Amino acid sequence: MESRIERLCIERGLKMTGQRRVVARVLSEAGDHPDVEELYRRASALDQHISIATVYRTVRLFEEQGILERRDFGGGRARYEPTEDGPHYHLIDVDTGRVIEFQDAEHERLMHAIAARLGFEVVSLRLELFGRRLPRSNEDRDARPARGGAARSGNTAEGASR
Amino acid sequence: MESRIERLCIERGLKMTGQRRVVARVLSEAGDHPDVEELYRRASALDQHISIATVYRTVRLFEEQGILERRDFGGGRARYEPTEDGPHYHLIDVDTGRVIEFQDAEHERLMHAIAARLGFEVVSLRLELFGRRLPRSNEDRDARPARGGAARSGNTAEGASR
DNA sequence: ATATTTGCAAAGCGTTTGCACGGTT
DNA sequence: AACCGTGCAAACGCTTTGCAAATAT
Repeated sequence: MESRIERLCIERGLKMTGQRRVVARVLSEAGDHPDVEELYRRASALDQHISIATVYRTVRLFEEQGILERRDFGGGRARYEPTEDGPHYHLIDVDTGRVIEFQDAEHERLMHAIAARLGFEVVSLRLELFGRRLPRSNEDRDARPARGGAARSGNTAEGASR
Repeated sequence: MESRIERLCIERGLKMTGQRRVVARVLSEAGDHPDVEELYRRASALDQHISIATVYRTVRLFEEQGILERRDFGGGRARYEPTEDGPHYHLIDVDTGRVIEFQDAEHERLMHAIAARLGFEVVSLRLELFGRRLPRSNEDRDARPARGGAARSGNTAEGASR
């Protein structure tokens, strides 16, 4: 069965080898932000005939095609996630390494305002919050995205950055 | 004559070798965000008796002492700047590689609000704006920090990140 | 059939480190 | 004098690459 990313590859006319199919599937099914080593591990579980060099090459190809986005959360290894619709940012739990995605309209606005007052237009930006879980108060018992933004969480393979 | 950073080293009781003195001076005089190779180049100009390994070690030591801050603007090399009073961020001109520093009180507030609504407190954060110079309009002829924040600019040694 | 992709191992890059020597306190 | 910092070169971790064999179109 065709994974979402495999479909994107075909649309773009990429040659679909067994290895690419497997990497595409692993990425399609990943809810987190795996690094190359982790992708290699997951891909190997589905198909022994993959070398880590191919994972590197595939990941680079997919990034050039706009299928994947490379993230650098510090710690020396690049991490990847399928390209999403709109811009979103990451909050990294410094204790667990868990990555929570969020977006915020006000932040978008503010970034453009700041750039504008310096005489620039925003080409791209990088925002990462490193935070520590707050003891939740009594009247804030439910997990729910509060007004003003949305959040989605996903686990990461490993701990926080250096 | 004692550089600002050399004074900080002495305050902290660091052993002041010739090499550290030179690196301290180079850093004190740097208005930009040099990487290790660039620091090594500038230090070597003042004193041949420096190896790049020592620059690496010194820069790490200074960072541990809170004298220096390591930045990662992408591109694989770490870059350094003397620790400043308050938090500030960077806008990188994608065409020239110039780095402009800025701060913004509203942004601080917003970051804490976003973290709070996700149930976190901010430990640290990373914000970088990549932008392109806007053609300046007629009625905006002077360079001046606009209301709401301050900016200071400094050149970098090299171009923008990948 | 032909151009691309793969695996392997070697190389590359920024950074760190073991060791013997040299300098600072 | 004791210790710590240094230079050199080797090692490191992640990533890329040259080459010959394998594969997709």
